[in-house]
Amino acid sequence: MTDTAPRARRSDATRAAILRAARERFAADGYERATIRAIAADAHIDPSMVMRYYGSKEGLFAAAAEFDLRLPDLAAVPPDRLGETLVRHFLARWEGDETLAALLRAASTNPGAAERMRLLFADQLAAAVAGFGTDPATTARRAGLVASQTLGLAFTRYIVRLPPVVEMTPEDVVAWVAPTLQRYLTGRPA
Amino acid sequence: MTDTAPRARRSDATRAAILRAARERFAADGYERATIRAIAADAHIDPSMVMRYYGSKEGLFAAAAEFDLRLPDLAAVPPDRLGETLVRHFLARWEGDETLAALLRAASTNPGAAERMRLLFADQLAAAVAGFGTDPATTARRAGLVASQTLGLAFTRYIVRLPPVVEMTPEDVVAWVAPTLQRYLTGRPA
DNA sequence: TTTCGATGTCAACGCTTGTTGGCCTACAGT
DNA sequence: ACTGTAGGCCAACAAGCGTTGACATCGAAA
Repeated sequence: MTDTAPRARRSDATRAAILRAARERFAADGYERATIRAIAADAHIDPSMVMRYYGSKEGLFAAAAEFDLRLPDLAAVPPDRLGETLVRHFLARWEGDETLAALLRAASTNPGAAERMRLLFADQLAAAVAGFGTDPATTARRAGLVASQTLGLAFTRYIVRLPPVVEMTPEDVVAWVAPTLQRYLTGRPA
Repeated sequence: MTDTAPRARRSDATRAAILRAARERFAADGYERATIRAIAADAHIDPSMVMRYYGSKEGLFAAAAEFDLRLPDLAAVPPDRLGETLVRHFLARWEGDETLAALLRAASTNPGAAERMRLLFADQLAAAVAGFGTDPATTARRAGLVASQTLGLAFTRYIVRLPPVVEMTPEDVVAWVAPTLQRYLTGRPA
């Protein structure tokens, strides 16, 4: 067995604290307004430690924005429940982990974060969509449409916080948005 | 007649050049990365002129992000064409004027820009939705849902530039997204 | 107990930012 | 021709940024 990170280092707690603070700040302020100094203060350490462990601000963001959508296997979902399943999953994922919010905020202004977002949805979402056996020629487009509604929901609900979108309960969101995703996934190609 | 700005000043050309450059930079880079110096260089004037005419960076942004969605009167649109009409209008508006892109990018990180975005959609979009005579109790929510899909489309197509969304022709977009907006506008409340 | 790398602090660097005030210039009104 | 004012430029400021290297301290191996 090739141990890449064999035994626990004494600094693991610090590294984790930095990462947690970084995610919070990036999610709340975006890439440029989140300063290394503020993140270090939140983590109760010196700014230079951030540099030592993550090399640079870009490196820190790359580590903090590491994310797995953990999409379920759509082949195991009843075909007429695909939309509902996806909305519920996304809602839970957005609200349970601020990493996605950090990535979304940063993607607006930081080219690297935008690239990361592209990879996230191109790889993970498109792969999941391909998984339930749709026509390969339309898979990417269907995934893109799902991304447009999903990210738009996140943007209005968690970033801009449009009141009517914020006030919807999770069930409201599912009731309205699930049919949209369902059609994007299984509807006729345009 | 009360002339607020009676005769043309000699500096009007400069003011306009600054505003044009500001919109470009804000649209391309977002609020924090768009520097006054860069904007001034684009407009071929001194950074201090920006301050003289717009007071501060915030003031410049406020002036540059002034925007009218110019939504059509939805009461004059055939009820089953509401979705299509809106998608076409938004597509044209997004691609013909980079102000909206500037506002969208900035809204991710700048609280003032987010507030501006809220007002834009709360006032202009909700008013248009109310205009075709839906139940007042559901108007705000319907407008919010339309905003979620519309902004999501813009975000994926113009900001993050997800390839499958970018590659869609305007007609593709209309064919897929119009039914979504149509349901948000006229579908049963959830 | 000595040693040595890992962990952490401190002070400073070079740079960019928004912003300011002083100065020059050109033009319109007299 | 004279003058006042608006338009414009230049140089500089203070603040904040990411980043760096020198120095202290701890903890485990020898």
